[in-house]
Amino acid sequence: MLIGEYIHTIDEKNRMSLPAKFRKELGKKIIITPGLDQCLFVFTLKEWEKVSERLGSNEGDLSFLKSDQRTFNRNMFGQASEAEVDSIGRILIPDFLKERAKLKNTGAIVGVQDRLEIWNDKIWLEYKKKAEKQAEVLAEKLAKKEDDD
Amino acid sequence: MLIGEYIHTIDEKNRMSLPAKFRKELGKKIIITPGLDQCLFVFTLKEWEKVSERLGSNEGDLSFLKSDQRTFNRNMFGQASEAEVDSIGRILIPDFLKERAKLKNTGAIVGVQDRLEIWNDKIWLEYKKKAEKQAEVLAEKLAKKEDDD
DNA sequence: TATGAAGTGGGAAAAAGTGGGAAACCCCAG
DNA sequence: CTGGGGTTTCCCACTTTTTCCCACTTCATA
Repeated sequence: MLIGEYIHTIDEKNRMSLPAKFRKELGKKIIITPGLDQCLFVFTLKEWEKVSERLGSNEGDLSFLKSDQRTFNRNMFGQASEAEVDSIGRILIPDFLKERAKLKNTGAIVGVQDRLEIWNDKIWLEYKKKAEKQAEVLAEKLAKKEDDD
Repeated sequence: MLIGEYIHTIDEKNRMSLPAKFRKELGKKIIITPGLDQCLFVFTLKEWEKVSERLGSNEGDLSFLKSDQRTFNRNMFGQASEAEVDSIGRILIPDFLKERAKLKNTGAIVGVQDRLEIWNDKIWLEYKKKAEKQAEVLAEKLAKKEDDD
C-alpha cells in the first residue's frame, strides 16, 4: 500500500526521484495522467488497467452524461503518459503534465492507497489544511453511520 | 490491551522510544496516522488493515471520482506512515506528522485499547483536565444511552 | 551497593536524493 | 548523403539523510 508524503526536487531535465519506499511496489513502468484537483496521478500498469477498464465501460461509476464522460476520458487517456523508472528510481515528467499541475522546482509526492499523486507542494500544503478540517467532520459523520448499523 | 500513559523524548533524529510495556503487543512494524483532536494514532499492522478496510475506499470502486472520498483518502493514506520498530524499541515520526500533532522535544504516549496515541504533552495535559471534569457528565450520558437500548 | 532493564544520545556506515557530463539519437539543412 | 545542433539517455560522482550500532545515564530492584 502506498502511503506517506515526500517533497522532492524536479531538476532541469524534468527528472523527479520516486521515494525509495514506493519503488518496489511501483515496478519499472508507470502511467502518469492528469489527476483531479490540480495534481497528477501515477498508477502501476496493473492499476492502470483496472482504471481504464472501468472508465471505458458504462457500467462503472460514471453515471454522468455521456458527453461529460467523453470529455473526462479524453483528458485522462489523451494526456496519459507511460514513463520508465530509471536505474536509480527517477521518472521523467513531460512538460505538458508539469504545466497541468503547475509544477516548478519541487513537488510533493503523496501515496494514496493504490496510486501516487504529484502536487505543486504549495498547493498541496493548502489542500492539506482544508482536508484536515474536513477530516474531523467526516469522522463524526462516519461514527454516526456506524451507530446506525 | 494497551493501557497507561508515558512521557518520552523525541530526539533530533525524530526518534521516540515506545514504552517497554507496549512493545510486545505492537510487533515490529506499525502504522502512524493523524488521529482526532490533534494527536497521532499508532496501529499494529493488523489493526491498520481493519481500519483502512473499513474507512478506505471499497475495492473495485473508482473512489477517486468522488471529491469527498478523495479528500478523505488523501488525509488518511497520504498522512500515514509505516514505521519499523528498531532493535531497542524506537520508532521514527516523520516531520509531517510531528507538525500535525504539534510535537516538540517530548510527547505523551497513551495506550487506548487497541491503539496508541501520541500527543503534544502539554495539549494532553489540558485535554486530560477537561476530560476529568467531563467524566461525570459523560458517565451519566452513557448510562442513559444503555438504558435506552 | 551491585545488577539489570529502560530510555537517551551520538558517531560511523549505508542508502537516498541530486546534479552534471558524455555518449547516443534524432532531425533538419546544406 | 553528410554534418551540425539540439535532445534524450545513460552513467558517474557528490551531498545529504537515514540507518545501524554502541555507549552512557537513570531508575528500580535485589
